[in-house]
Amino acid sequence: MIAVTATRRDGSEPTPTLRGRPRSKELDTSILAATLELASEVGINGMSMDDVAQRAGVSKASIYRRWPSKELLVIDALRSAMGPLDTVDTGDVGADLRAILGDLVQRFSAKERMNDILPHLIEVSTHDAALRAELDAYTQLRRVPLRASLERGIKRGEIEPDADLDTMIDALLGPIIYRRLLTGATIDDAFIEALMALVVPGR
Amino acid sequence: MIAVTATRRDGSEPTPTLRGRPRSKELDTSILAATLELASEVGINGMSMDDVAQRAGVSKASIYRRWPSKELLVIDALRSAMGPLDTVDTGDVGADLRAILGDLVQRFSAKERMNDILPHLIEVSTHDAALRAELDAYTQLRRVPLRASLERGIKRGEIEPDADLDTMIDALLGPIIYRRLLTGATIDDAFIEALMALVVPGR
DNA sequence: GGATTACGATACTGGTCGGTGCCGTATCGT
DNA sequence: ACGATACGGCACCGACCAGTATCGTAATCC
Repeated sequence: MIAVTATRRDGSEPTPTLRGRPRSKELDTSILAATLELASEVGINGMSMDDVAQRAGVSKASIYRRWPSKELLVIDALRSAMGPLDTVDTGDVGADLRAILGDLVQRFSAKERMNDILPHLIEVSTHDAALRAELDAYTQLRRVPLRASLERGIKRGEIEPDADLDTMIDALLGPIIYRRLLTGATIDDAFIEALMALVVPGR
Repeated sequence: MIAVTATRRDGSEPTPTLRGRPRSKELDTSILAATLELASEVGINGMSMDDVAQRAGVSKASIYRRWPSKELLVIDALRSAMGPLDTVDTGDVGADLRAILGDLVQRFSAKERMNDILPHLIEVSTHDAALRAELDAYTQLRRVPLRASLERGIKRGEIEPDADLDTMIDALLGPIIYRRLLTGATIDDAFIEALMALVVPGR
């Protein structure tokens, strides 16, 4: 959370203000939710702060009371949508990958927001370092469980010890992202199976 | 070319105006070139028509004399950058793919404009049908030579006749686009070799 | 009750941008 | 020479937008 908080001269955390009317926690969540919705619908640049305020049922002042700029609001919204993924460890590489990639397929069909924001985030990242960092975080978030499963597979002897894990992950995630962003072709379990047959044959 | 030309009531092509000063062909090319440059540098939305005029060394009026809107100018500029690719037919699938993908790698390192525009084009395509069509054209343009080579490979018995060519192409281009747009990892010949080892083992 | 802060509503500022209009000048065909 | 069109330069319009300011009201603590 990057919400606005006063900072004392000595750098100590100020005791969160006790006097006066407290900030509504519901507004926090509704503002973040509205930001994610609009960002997925019309893009980060395409949405105005007035739009966000209206969608959240909130006045613009209430937004700027919490975040100093649109960019920082978007960053917080993205982070709120990037929860850590469930760790998967079935004891079998094939089952792991099927579970991880199958979950990704589910998220595509479920119209998960982060997925719809991706094309907009990629674009903004080309000229905004802070948002580029968020995109990198998301990218790594998706890679970590795959890498963990493949490393366990090496330990168990299911994967050759000198396998290039990065390339294997690229070969699994790359075609999925490619279909999502470029071709628009359907991404289903059959496609996942076809990819696995290429990358981890026999599993 | 979508340049502005009057259309007669009966729909016949008007004889290109003979009277008066003729339009400079150099301005056409410099405007298109400036559009591509700026689109790759600051994005399609990030560039203003004043920017294009200045970069092209041209007045804004000269742009609007040729194109009725920014969108149509961008479309023409994209088409001017999407020349047909050289057809590759070495008689061997492995050599074909290496040539085609190697050329793609060259274009990446050569800072080819179309490549730098890609993230911006993907974003705009989410809310602009006309530009979406241009992106689709580019996507197919990249797939065609790969498909042709693989089909020849089937005829020669180098590829199994029931191979899923679309998925194979996805598996080759997907990881490349993925690295370009998401991870930022280097895309070199070694990476191409690794992908080919997965998709067309032994070739 | 009084001080303090949050809230909605609204207006406003300053800047940007797509697109138009006008001017004086340049370049063509006749 | 003359009519017609292109050209650069520039001012301009209308819309949009991030961010600020103000005001009356509501909620909380002391």
